[in-house]
Amino acid sequence: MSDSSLIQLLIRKLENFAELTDEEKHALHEAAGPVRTYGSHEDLIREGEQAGGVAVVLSGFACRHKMLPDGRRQIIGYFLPGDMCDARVFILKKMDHTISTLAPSSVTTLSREAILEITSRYPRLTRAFWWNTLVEEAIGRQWLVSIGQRTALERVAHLFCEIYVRLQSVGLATPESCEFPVTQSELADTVALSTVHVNRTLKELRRVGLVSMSSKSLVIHDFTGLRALAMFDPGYLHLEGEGLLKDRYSHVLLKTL
Amino acid sequence: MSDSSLIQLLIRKLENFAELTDEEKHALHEAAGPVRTYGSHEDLIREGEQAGGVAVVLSGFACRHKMLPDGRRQIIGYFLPGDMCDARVFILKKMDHTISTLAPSSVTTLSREAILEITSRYPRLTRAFWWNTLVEEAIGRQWLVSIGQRTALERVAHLFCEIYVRLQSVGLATPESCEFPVTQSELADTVALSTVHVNRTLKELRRVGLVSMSSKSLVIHDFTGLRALAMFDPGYLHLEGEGLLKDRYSHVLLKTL
DNA sequence: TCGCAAAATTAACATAGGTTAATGTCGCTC
DNA sequence: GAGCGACATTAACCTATGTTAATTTTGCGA
Repeated sequence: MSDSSLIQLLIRKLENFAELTDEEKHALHEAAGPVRTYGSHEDLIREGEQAGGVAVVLSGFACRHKMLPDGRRQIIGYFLPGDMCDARVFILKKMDHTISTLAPSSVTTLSREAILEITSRYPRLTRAFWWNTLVEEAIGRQWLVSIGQRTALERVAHLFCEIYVRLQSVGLATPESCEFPVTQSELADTVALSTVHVNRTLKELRRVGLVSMSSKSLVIHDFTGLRALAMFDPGYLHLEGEGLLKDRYSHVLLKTL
Repeated sequence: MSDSSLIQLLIRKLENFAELTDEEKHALHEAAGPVRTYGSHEDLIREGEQAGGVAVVLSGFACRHKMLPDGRRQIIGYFLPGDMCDARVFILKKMDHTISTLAPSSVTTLSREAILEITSRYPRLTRAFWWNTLVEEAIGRQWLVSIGQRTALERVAHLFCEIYVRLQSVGLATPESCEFPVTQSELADTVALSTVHVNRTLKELRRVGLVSMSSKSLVIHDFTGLRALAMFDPGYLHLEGEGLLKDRYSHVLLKTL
């Protein structure tokens, strides 16, 4: 795939909010730099660094995470293909967290200048970026609720629902499975449990026939049950879309949700 | 105070990011609707409703919170005076959480139209809104880290540091105290602990001489110790400012931090 | 100033999830 | 196709925090 076709995933995502003109799409294509590939567990940007631009994950899995001085670590968000790393933090002077790959990934970057240019010239595109930010924030709020209020089982189930639906929304899930190239110990840092307890929890989810996490992927045996257990309500992902995505993907979403 | 002087607190905040022209300030003044006052524990906007505009808290304390279907509740953010409720969610169709007062508060609203007008006409002001959003997000990330990784004691201490510094940055704290009109059970819903354990934790913080939470306010006995315990690094609040606030308030901040 | 209701405090007891420390398994590289 | 390192799994035990249920204190309207 060429670079310009790769950025399509991002455009798809943004069009969930607003239909974009050809000029706007063109501006996005122009903005994209070369594609870089990373291995597993490489840092894209580190805490304290200044973000030079906005990274867009084309394939693979990445995450934001923060560490306390004594080494405790919390993963605070996942980047799935099509996700934009920060139309945001690049405004601030320093990253307050690190972004790293979880699996081998390919990434392109929209330069700072390109973003400034775009946001000053295309108000609708700017609002689409903003919308994207808002959805990410909504996800963050859910994570806070999960970690604060849900039990271990509910928490893991909720995360699995979210990942599955997000991947589905960009066409990267089958009716009963999706990629999930995440280690149990990384999962532990995500849901704020110990590795051992994550293992127990996965065992239980398997035992009751809801999901199983095999090597690098998730097999969803009973999405309805999983959803109920997790009290997962996909509304916060705002995938019903005022834009194009509704027509393009809703059949997939509606089938499952 | 007149409405227009009340909105000053918001302008102060935004100027932390970028100096605003008189025209831009004027636009903000124009955008502000009438001031409404609320009692304790009233809802400003409820989950599921469409936000009509952006609320700005002029005085008092408010919070965002979400409830699970079975009643468990998580408070996901505080609004202190000068804080803007959502230059954000108003873009989306429905609120995914509720905003309520914690204490009697006065609030004004920037209408949807006014915000759209502003964001299409004043790119710098738009970026200032964006910056504000980013700081809020950074706060959210810290909360996630706190709830996920910090112990009860550290968690409460961290929250106290944050509130104190935020209030200080808008001139609403003395060298050793600030308002904190929050109930222990609301605090419990904030830091994801039980009421009983919050009580134990406060007792311990008092015992070791760091802070005490008396009725509706916080008395900081040893900020340095509190900071150390919480591993609080104020950088994420981005108060060093590229804008005006640096000059106006840094003496206060620098003294303590 | 009395009388409540809401909020804080405490004690006794219960448990979800953490810790430590083996052991087992899988996927590589040589 | 043996050997190594990363990852997963399990068991036994431990502790931070939750729960229940009084009891006390506080703030406040009549």
